Amino acid sequence: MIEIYNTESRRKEVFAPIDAKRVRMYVCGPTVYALAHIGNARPVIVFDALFRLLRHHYGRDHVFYARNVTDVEDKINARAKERGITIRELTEETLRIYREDMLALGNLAPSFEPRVTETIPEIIAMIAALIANGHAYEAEGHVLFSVPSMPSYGSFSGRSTDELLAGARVDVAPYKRSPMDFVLWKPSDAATPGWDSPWGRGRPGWHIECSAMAEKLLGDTFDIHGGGRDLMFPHHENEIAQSVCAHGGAKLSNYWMHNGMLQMGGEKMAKSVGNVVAVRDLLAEWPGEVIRLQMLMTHYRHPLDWTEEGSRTARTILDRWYRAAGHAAPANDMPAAFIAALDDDLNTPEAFAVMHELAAEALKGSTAAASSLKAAGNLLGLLEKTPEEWASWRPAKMALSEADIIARIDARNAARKARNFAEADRLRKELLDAGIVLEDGPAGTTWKPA
RNA sequence: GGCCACGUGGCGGAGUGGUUACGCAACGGUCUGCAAAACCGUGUACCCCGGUUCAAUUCCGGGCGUGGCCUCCA
Repeated sequence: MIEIYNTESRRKEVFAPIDAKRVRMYVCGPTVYALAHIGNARPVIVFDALFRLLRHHYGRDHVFYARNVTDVEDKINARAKERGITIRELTEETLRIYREDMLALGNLAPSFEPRVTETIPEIIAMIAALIANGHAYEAEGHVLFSVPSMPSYGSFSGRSTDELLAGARVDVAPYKRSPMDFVLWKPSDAATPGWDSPWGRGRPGWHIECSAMAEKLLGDTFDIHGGGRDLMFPHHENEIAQSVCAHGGAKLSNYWMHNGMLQMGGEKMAKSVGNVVAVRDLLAEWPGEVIRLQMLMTHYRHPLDWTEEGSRTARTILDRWYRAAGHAAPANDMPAAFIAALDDDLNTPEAFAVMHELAAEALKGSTAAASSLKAAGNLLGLLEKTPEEWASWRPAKMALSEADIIARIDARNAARKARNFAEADRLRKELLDAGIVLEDGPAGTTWKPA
């Protein structure tokens, strides 16, 4: 039995899918105009872990996970112009890198990766439906959602419409009936991507794409909707408004989950703050699995300050787990305590405590524990390599070439054989200064990045 | 300013109305030419002030601090 903290009710609730044969989850995906930063990766990793847990419980053919790709957006247009490439070139390149990066972090591909450019007819149909039932109106080539037409607007993110009116800090477009109204469709000039619509050539506003893609793939009401906390308002509030009003009041999602913000030096990591670290850059310095474990070592709802020390800790843990798991085949049965931890609102830190216990038993010789450890890790997308593959990971930049290192190791071993330990230690030190740690084992000397 | 989270040992990080979380780091020991790994052992904690209670880190109130949102944001 899974319990999920539902942001909407602000309580932990027992998870009961609408249809256990078709469990459905939607997560807000990337706008493809720039490299994904590590903060962008948090929801991907967190909800991938949930996806895997759901598949464990309901069967892999019974869980459907949609994560959209927003490939129509004004920032994309601006960036493409800046770089002197076409919008298509920019979105294709960015999406390709995004997929590579997310794969390197151990994420499964979602069941569906809908793109806005492939969902335009559904978006137009949804907007038309909103106009038809009085929740939207056309004004000067724009179509706007009429916030006052939905009395419950604001209840999801916990704000009153009075407060929103008072706090309105943007210039209110003259064609808006209410300052809170938001854009569903906006006109495009000849240089901007656009599609023909009943309201002229234009493009969708920010929020409608998620409503339309979710409807298309998962139906009017589905089980879980996820995303970053910062999306609660306005994005999710508006998504709810659009979908609920287009669907005659049907609920959009039964459970809402929001991951906490990733921080860097105590501040939210965001492009607007300028403190972003690209996933791509981190992957040059650390195995993707290290980043994945580091991400999951903190409960998904809490803020997470991204530090190098955290990466080091995660790597040390994985070194130990890989040693402990060895070549064991994953057990068929999952450790109960491990699953129980994950079932409790995806309590990954507690699940890792169980893995630590298993690792200790495995290192004392329990092959059953090794198998359980492997199975548990695999469930979360960890420990999927062989120990050899794990040990052979190399950072993109090293002070010494592989050949230089080998030459020094050979020289050191010759010195050791001659019992010239002063020289052997000098070579060890020299390599350590270059960021290389040597380990003398029964099978010879191996090395790894410090 | 409004709304909402959070505040645990050197660091990371769960959890609980009364009993060791766990990990990393540190220290001592076994082992090792050295180092690493492994194993054994050691230490340090629940922001402040009230309240409820036999008992609060855990519940309630206030304060302080940090973070998020308030139409760019994962």
